[in-house]
Amino acid sequence: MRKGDATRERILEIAEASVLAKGFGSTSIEELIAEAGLTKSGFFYHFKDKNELARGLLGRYVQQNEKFIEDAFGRGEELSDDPLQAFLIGLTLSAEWLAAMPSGHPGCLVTSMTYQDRLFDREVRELVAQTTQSSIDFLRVRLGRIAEVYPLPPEYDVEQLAMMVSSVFDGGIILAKALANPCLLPQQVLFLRTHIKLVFGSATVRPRLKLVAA
Amino acid sequence: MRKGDATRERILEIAEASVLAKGFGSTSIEELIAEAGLTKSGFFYHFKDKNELARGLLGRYVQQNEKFIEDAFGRGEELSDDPLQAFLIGLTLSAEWLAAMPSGHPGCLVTSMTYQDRLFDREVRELVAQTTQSSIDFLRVRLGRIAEVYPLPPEYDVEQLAMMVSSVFDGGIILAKALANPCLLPQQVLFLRTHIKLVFGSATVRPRLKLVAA
DNA sequence: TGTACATCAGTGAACGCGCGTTCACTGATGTAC
DNA sequence: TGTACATCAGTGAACGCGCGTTCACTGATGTAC
Repeated sequence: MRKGDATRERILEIAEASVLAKGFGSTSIEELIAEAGLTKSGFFYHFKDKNELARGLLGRYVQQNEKFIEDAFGRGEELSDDPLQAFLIGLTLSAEWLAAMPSGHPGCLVTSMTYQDRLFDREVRELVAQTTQSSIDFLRVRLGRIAEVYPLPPEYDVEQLAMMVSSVFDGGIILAKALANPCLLPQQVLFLRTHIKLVFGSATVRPRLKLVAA
Repeated sequence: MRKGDATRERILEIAEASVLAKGFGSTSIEELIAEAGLTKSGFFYHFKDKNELARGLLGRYVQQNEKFIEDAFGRGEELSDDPLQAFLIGLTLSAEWLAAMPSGHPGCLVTSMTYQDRLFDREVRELVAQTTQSSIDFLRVRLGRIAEVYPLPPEYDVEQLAMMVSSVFDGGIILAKALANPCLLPQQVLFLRTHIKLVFGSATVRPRLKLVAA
């Protein structure tokens, strides 16, 4: 690791907190450097302009978020071969880890950026869209595997269900922030867990055997 | 209606669109008056400072939103005495009206403000919290009435369910915005409808008779 | 090991612009008597 | 109906500050020979 990487990381960390509290437009470079303890030209050495800060922020957030999700759901898949059980374990772990965050989940940068997209250039906007799509894809794949074993009720759609799961995370973060009650997010995730169990448990009574398509 | 009220309304309308696209902090008064066609002092005649614009924006949004929700779910209650049917009709109407919006739902101002709360004074922040709480209360009451007739599965909680419904709306708006596909929101609302039917239909087979507590 | 050069990680000063806010003023409309 | 006054819905000019960005420069570290 280069020496400057630590500075860059410090800037990104400070910037993320500010963006989630005030929005990207109201996060001033002046304020960031004051907190990070360097000069303005020091900042511009690391980021050629403000849009590059946005790219850096998003990249960092996506990486951390992917790690979180893969840790939780990957662990679930380690612990159970049954895709439903694996997914439920993933949700439980997510809820536990979210509950363990001292002041709650800090906020979703993708949501924040979605609500300020006119501030960014096309590259950043496309990155926001890709990130959103890839979370849904991740969930769709898992839910699809479950649906092969535990058939869904007929009017259900795996893609819509994936979006609903994603919405409960994003919506839970908003609720917890708006009502200043960090518990609400993990509670919602656990509630979602109950829900998923119900959805896949309602079509037939106990479909424990894998159904193989003819 | 006073003459100035039309101007005030025009300012608020322009400001809302800008806030939802760029955030409150990056919405400049200069830009609003350019579009509204009046001078800066004209703006300050209507709003004594920028935080009063925020209050005005939120007040207007809350009013419109309440009207939307009460129109949809109130109509549901007119059309059916059964609280579940009434709620399902409310969801269907919501989905239809959302689908009819030419460029989709413009965005939730409460979400936007939640993600920029350090920009506002305490009064505005409390208004944001109250608004969020009152949507949940609205849903909790309706879902509670349903739960008296169609018992919920034992591990379900009406309050958590109300929050989940609220999350699906907020999350659906984000998804539609992020993926630039306005259809996603009404689809999610209809999917939620399917879901609610499943939840209240799973405890017993056909509980058509009202259960009266001993 | 010494020297030459390149890259890294910044500093310091200056820039022009747009921002929110204030203030003194004004013409049109409404109200009292 | 006329006059006096008050309120409404703004205008125009000025303010100081902070913003993002640029540019020429620099001392420390790394690399080649």
